[in-house]
Amino acid sequence: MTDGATDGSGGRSRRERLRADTVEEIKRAALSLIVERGAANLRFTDIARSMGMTPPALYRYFADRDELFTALVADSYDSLSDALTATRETVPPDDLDGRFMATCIGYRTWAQRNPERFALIFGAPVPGYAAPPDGPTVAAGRRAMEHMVELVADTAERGRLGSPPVPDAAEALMLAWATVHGFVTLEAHGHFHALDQQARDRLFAVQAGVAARTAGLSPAVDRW
Amino acid sequence: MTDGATDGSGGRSRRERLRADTVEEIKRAALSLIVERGAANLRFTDIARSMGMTPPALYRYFADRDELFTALVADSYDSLSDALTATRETVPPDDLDGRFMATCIGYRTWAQRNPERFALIFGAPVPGYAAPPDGPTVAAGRRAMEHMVELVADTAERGRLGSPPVPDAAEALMLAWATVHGFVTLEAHGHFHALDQQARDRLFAVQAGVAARTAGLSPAVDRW
DNA sequence: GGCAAAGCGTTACGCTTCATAACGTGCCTT
DNA sequence: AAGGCACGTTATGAAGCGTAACGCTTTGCC
Repeated sequence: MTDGATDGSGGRSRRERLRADTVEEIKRAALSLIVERGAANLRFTDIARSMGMTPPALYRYFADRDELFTALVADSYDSLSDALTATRETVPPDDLDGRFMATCIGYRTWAQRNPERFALIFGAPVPGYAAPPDGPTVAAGRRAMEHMVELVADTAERGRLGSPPVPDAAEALMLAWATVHGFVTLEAHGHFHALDQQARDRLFAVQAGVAARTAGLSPAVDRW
Repeated sequence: MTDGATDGSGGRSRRERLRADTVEEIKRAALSLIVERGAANLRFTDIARSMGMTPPALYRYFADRDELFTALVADSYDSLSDALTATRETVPPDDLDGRFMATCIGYRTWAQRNPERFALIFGAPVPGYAAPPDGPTVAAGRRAMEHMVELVADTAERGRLGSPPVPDAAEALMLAWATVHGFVTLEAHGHFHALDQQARDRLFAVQAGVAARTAGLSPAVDRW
């Protein structure tokens, strides 16, 4: 056997496990620094120092700064994806309106709890970084968006769609997404600072309702 | 007179004019480089070189890199402001629906024609920069947003508001803005790349109509 | 016209960061 | 027990931001 100790731990050798752990630790450290001092002030050097290593060691795990950023973006998409799944599952499958609204709220809540990840995905002050057009971020992004698609597919399948403003369900969904995303983005970037939290919550429920109707649903907004 | 040649040119001395011209040239050069290579890859050094100067010379005009960025952001807001004004004025004052829709379209068109400025304002890949909370960008941003406010004020004044989803006209306007902005942002950041230009145009008209109804208007969407 | 002052741009320098090169060290296989 | 490989270190290079010190030009005053 050339592969070392292929024991009972998922077919990965001890080396591979240690390596994977280090990769995770690096990403955690990076994200933590981003939270602390902003993605703008993230220095490759500091990541290493914050975990008791010297800067060049990181190059064993990431080819350069951009590759690390790409990994962070992809992870952020996954995090969003998980959050949306979790939120959706809190509502029974037959309550379509409820699932839609819950997803909208989950989207916003995730953005509020993970501002740095939200910023990484949707382009806020990030250093000299541009996502590679063919990189893993694209796949991860597509995966995250499939939640929305499934949501509407579910709805369409059951013939419960009302009269969305456009005939194509996928297009209607994009508009609904844009409606929710606009609110979340502006809020995350501080453009709603004139309103207090309660007012924003109230307005968001209204906005989510607008999105729902755009998607062809007709939720009872006052439930939210 | 201590002020030198205060001739007929607006009360500014020749020195002051030359200085202002240089400032403008620097900003133009910076923006041009941003368009070429992306805001991420903007180097202070390159700005100077691109206009035949040496890097330290720029410090006569801007204290540091951030101050230049702040100026660019403020200018971007002004540019947006001007564009919105111009667009709105193409529709007669008594056509409120028309003015609203024109403003929405103007917002999107400006974003499409000035992607780098849009990115500067709404947070896309910009180097290690965070806008100062008390800087000129805030004032410029407020100015730009007053267009929207005026628009709704106009409408409310004439008692033409329908039944917006929230009682406060200003709040309804924010939601309308979020609706339009969500579409524009996602489109600008390439999240609608699956759709061709024509499909996007069609969808945007629908989205602007949604926004209008949110603001309490009831436009004939098929006009757009 | 001559002179002092201020503005402007240059070269020279220091500091920080990203990234590479060359070198040691410990684990893991055989 | 020995060799290979992954890992981490120190040493070094290159590039960018920002400061300091210097010289030229313009400007305003006699």
